[in-house]
Amino acid sequence: MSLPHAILTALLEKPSSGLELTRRFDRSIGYFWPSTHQQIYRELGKLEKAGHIRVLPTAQPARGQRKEYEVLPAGREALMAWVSLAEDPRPVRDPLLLRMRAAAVVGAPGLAGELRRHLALHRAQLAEYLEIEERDFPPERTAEEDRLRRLVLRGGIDLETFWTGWLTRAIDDLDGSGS
Amino acid sequence: MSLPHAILTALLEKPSSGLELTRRFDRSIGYFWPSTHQQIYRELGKLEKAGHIRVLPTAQPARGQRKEYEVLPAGREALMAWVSLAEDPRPVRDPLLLRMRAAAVVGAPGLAGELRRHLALHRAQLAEYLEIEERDFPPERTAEEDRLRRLVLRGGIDLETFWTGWLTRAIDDLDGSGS
DNA sequence: GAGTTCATGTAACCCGTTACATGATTCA
DNA sequence: TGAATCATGTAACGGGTTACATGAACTC
Repeated sequence: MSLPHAILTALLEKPSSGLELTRRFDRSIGYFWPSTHQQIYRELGKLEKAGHIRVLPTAQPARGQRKEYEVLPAGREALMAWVSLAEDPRPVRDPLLLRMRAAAVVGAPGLAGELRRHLALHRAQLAEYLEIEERDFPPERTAEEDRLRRLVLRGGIDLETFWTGWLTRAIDDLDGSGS
Repeated sequence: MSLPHAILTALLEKPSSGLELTRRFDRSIGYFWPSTHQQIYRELGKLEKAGHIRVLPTAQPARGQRKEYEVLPAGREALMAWVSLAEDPRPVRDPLLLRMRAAAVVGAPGLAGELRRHLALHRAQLAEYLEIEERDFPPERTAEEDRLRRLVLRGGIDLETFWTGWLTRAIDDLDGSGS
């Protein structure tokens, strides 16, 4: 039930077409709720049928023709209701931890290399987040209304910091002994 | 493609029936790859058909009758192959971060309360992990072969530590100002 | 007018979730 | 014998993934 609300949020920030939404996802909301254009089109259809969004009248609807959507009052209300729900954190599902556990049983040739590869990926993601922070949230003055957005970004930064820290220690630990 | 390998790992550690597997998942592998009995039965069926596991001949197969499975050589090989694959980390998908982002747009009544609720849940999970660490990996001597298992648990501990830290700071930040 | 890019879709599959069904065993 | 519990399933649904289809606009 998260994707439609992610889309409503993005459309409230700025009315957009499907493809435009897809691209905006890739560089903001998609960092913690990724989505493809197929899924977004599917969901836009559902949201329109539910009366939560509508096509801006300026653009004529035709195949291959740009369609810009905006949020209707009902959509905004649905989003507000969702925000104030109590919803438990999703269970963790991480294949790397699973593979380490399997390696404990059947052996681990090349596992340290894989950990190093993941470390590089997480470092790159961390660097990307830090760049965004520097660009969008300079220390001197951050608008009151951006407080929540900055906290979300901080979540991403802290999460990648956890990964780089844990992976570094894991690699050291594996190198420090056999295997 | 992770669940079948999680099952193979668990069955290599100890041959089990479907329900027994489900219970063992709940207190070990399920911490980072949860699963229900329905999914596990479905997957056991596929694994058997693929020739990766088999029913132990001692138990006769009948509805409502216990069926114990063990891993065949082909299953072990499939697991080893999977462990040494290069597989990128899964994209993050977190509804709480999404809801904070939405709250930045439509307002956040009660969001701080929800953050406190999540903080309590993550603290409880962290405490559970620390208990397991104390029980299964006492500092004096940890067997060489348990190094990987301890690293996996450390991953869980560090992850929950990240959440509790971030949530604590987020709550402070929200309390320290309006909203 | 042919190829490339922009843009909107369709279809099929897999896996996780939820609800329900049914047979065997134990025990009050 | 009836209820509770153990154990193995079936069925339906929804969302995420992948592959493919098709129309419109621009560009050489």
